Amino acid sequence: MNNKEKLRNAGLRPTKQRMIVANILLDGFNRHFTAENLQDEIYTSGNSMSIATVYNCLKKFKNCGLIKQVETSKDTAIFDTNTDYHHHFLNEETGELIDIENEEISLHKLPEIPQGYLNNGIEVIIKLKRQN
Amino acid sequence: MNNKEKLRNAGLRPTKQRMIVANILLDGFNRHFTAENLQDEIYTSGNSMSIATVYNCLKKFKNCGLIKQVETSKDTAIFDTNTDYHHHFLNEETGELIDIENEEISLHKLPEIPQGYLNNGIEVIIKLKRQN
DNA sequence: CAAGTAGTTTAGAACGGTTTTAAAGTAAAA
DNA sequence: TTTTACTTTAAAACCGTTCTAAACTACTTG
Repeated sequence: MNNKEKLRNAGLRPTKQRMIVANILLDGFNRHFTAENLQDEIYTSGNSMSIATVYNCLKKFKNCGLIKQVETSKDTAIFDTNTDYHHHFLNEETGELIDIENEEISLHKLPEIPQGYLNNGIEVIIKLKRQN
Repeated sequence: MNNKEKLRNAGLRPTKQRMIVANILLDGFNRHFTAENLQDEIYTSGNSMSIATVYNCLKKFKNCGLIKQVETSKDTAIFDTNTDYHHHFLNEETGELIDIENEEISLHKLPEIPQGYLNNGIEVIIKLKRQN
C-alpha cells in the first residue's frame, strides 16, 4: 500500500504537506523524533512547511494511529513511528529513547483496572543512567 | 522526625518557604500535584510564595528524593509525594493519576540493559479509557 | 554577638514548545 | 464548475518553566 492510500485509509486527505510527511515517516524505518526534528528533515528533503502545519500533521497522524507519542516528562513531545506494542529505555541525561520489543519484557501480574475504565495501553519506561 | 529535620537530613536549609512546602507535602498523605496546585494550597494555607520559589523548591525536593516527578507526556509537570517504588494508572482524558502499588504488578522478564548503562528506575503507566 | 558569606527568595522578564487566529489556498463533492 | 469543507500559513498568543539581578536570610566564623 502506498502512502497516499495509507492516508486515505486513515481518513486523512492526502494533501501535499501530508504526503511530504508520510514520505519521510512511513519509509519502513522506525524512529523517535520531535516536531522540530521532523521540520529539519522536511527542509533537508528540499521541501518546507510551517511549524503549525508540522504540529497539525503530527496530531492527525497520531489520532489515526499512524504514529504514537511516547510518555515522557521531557519538555518536548517525542513521537515514534513504531506503532507496534513496545516499550522504551530512556537515557534521562540526553533524552535518547531506545525501543524495547514486546518479547523482551513481560508483565506477569497486572493490577485490577478501576471500575468503569478499560486498559488503553501499557507503557514501560526503563530509565538509564550511565555507568560510573 | 519533624519536617525541619527532614529538610536538614536531605541537605536543604529549612527556610521559611521550604517549611511551608514541607508542611503541606510531607503530611503523610500521598498526592499527585502540579506546581500551580501547590501554589494554590500555599495560598489556601494562609501563606504566599512566588511561582519561581515554588519551582525552585520542587526541583530541590525532587533532587534530594523528598518527592518524585511522574513520567507523563502531559504539558504540565506532575509531582508525587509517594517516593516508594510504584506505578500509575493514567486517565488520559482528565490527566488524573492513580497509584499502582508495587505488589499489584510484576515484571517477570526484563530486557538486557544496554552496555555501559545502569537501570535507574522502571515506570509502568497503564493508560485508561472510560468504558463506552 | 557581629560581621561576613553563601545560599535563597522575589518580581518580572525571557524563553521555548505548542496552539490559535484569520486569511488565503486546495481537495473533494455536488 | 461552483460550492463547500478542510487545510495551510505567518504571526501572534499562550502557558508552563527558567533566568536575572537585586534584596534578603540562614549559617559560619571570629
